[in-house]
Amino acid sequence: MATEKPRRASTAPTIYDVARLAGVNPSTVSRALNTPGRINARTEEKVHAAARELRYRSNPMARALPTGRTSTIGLILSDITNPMIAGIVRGAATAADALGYTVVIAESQESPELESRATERIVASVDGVILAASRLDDASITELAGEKPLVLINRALDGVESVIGEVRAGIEEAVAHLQLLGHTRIVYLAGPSTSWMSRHRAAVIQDVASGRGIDIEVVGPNVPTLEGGAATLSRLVAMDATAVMAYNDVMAIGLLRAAAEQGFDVPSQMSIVGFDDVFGSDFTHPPLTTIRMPLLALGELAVHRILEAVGVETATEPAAAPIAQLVVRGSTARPRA
Amino acid sequence: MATEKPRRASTAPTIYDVARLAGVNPSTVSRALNTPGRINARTEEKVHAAARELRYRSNPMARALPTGRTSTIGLILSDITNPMIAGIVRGAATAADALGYTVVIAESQESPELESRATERIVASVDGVILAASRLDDASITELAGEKPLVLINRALDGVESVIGEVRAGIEEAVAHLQLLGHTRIVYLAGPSTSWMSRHRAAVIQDVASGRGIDIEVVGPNVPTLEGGAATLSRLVAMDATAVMAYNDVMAIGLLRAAAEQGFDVPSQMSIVGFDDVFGSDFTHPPLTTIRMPLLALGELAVHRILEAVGVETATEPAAAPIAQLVVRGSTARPRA
DNA sequence: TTGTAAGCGTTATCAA
DNA sequence: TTGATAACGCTTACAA
Repeated sequence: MATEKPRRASTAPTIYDVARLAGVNPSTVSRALNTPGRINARTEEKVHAAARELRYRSNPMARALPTGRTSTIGLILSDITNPMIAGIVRGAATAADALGYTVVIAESQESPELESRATERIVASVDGVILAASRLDDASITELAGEKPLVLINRALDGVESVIGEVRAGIEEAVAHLQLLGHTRIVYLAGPSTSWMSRHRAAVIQDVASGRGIDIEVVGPNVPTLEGGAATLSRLVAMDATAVMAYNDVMAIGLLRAAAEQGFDVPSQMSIVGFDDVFGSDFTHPPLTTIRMPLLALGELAVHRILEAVGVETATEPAAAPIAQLVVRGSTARPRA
Repeated sequence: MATEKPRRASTAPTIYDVARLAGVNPSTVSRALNTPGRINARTEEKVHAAARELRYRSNPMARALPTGRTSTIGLILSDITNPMIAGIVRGAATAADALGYTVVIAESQESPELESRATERIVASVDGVILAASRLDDASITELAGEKPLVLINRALDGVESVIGEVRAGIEEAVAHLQLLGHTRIVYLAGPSTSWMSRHRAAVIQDVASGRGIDIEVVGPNVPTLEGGAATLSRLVAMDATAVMAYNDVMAIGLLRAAAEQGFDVPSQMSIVGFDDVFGSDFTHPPLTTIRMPLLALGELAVHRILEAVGVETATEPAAAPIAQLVVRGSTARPRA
């Protein structure tokens, strides 16, 4: 009686075990499990019974090898600390889950090098990649897009699929709101120079404002954090800014708090508008007026795009382009006469 | 000349391509790439050159098959919307990245069923699982821990590895602080009944308080969200509560804001203490006094524990148990006479 | 409808 | 030190 030396890595049951128990060939097990209905009903039931009994679960790695599919999507984030990212992650994770997919994440902490390294490592083991607020340069992204289905969130790039929150409507509302209050010039607080979305918002604000005879000045680039926002205060005061639109809520909140600390009153001395409507933007003092972005929808849409590219039936296609919307709260008011 | 029909899923180069170019056997390529130094220096260089030229990258799925290792860790979260989770995710992702590992996430949105499903799907394709603030029952967790290395964050369970923020010191500071201000009773606002950490905090608060002759009353369980916190206000007012410690910052902030809306003054009419020191807890009005938890360290520690179990050299072991600390801000004051 | 067998890209064992 | 070759667990032509 020769003692088998099992080389099995783990002890988990395989289709061979199921096949033996069900009295069929392993390939039949595979078929029964993957193409239900296209097989004799009785054998199919036998196989399922055996699988249940052994608590069989297929090995995703082994399956990925012949199929070339991992049922996994990579999500690369620049800063997980930014609450706006939570919406995107939840949207993506939920949509992926509903379609039998799993989300792999990596964070670049705003560093292009880290982002490049993380993406490089992840790309080989996923069916597609979502870059949220990527800080990578265009060339790297284009190259990456050649290897795997790739979707950009909040960034446009020729020849690369992208999902972008439609900001124009929100910006129009915001500029109109500010103008109605009596402001005649607006300062845009830019984000990082590597942020496409920051430049995009600047451009749209510029465009909308010039159509209304309002002056736009830009301050930046800035680090898109509380500190980055706070650091601009002195500059803004020197410019005698009466209304500020910040690249995102986090910066806007940073500025708001710096102002309060310096005894500078918001909104009477300076109106502030943010972007995103993140967790926390409504409990600053005063609460922040902001342009709400439909973050969840962005995440969902991105995974749907990936799966379309992969050829997975996504059934319920989410609605059209998520559209921004102004949320007026307490940080905007008429300028001091 | 027979035309090959390549069944190759993708077009990526394999060790066969590298081997051919370098003029060696595929197994030599594998060795050159994985056990550097334990091979002839010249062949090693030849192989590396060929690999570089072809831009070869190993296929993680193929590698996982014989080794049984995926270089991947699963991180299951209950609610990604809670900013406290950002710290854990960043800590975990960073530590994993530094050790050549990748983090796979899934969110349960506070639902035990969803959590169970997500974990089930993920467990087969990772080397270990981290459950952050798990809402699973003990039995399920114990069973899971039998299959794969598993680490619990902020939850203790016999026979299962866990990483827990040491709250006692922080709670002692908080209770002392409240007592010093003149409070003689404290209401604890419990989290969900499925939250081990909520029960743990209740027990420690109870213990610390009784040692100091302070009365503790518990209100809950509650949903650990802004709404959940806000919903407790009327009850607290009815109880004539002067000092409240909430299960977490999110609930504390919800309560704080509800109080403000009802014209109820914090801290003069009611002192509030939170837990976690999340993003946003310092810009409420008044800013929240809270017990800060070292979230980043928790995430790091958890992945280190997993990797130890897997047998990976983690080199720099992170410091000992992360310890909580009171951060006094504006939401606590002496009770009204 | 089911069985047979080849192949996915690695690693690991055994010789050479 | 290197080359052959058999796994790893699964899918998928091709035959039966």
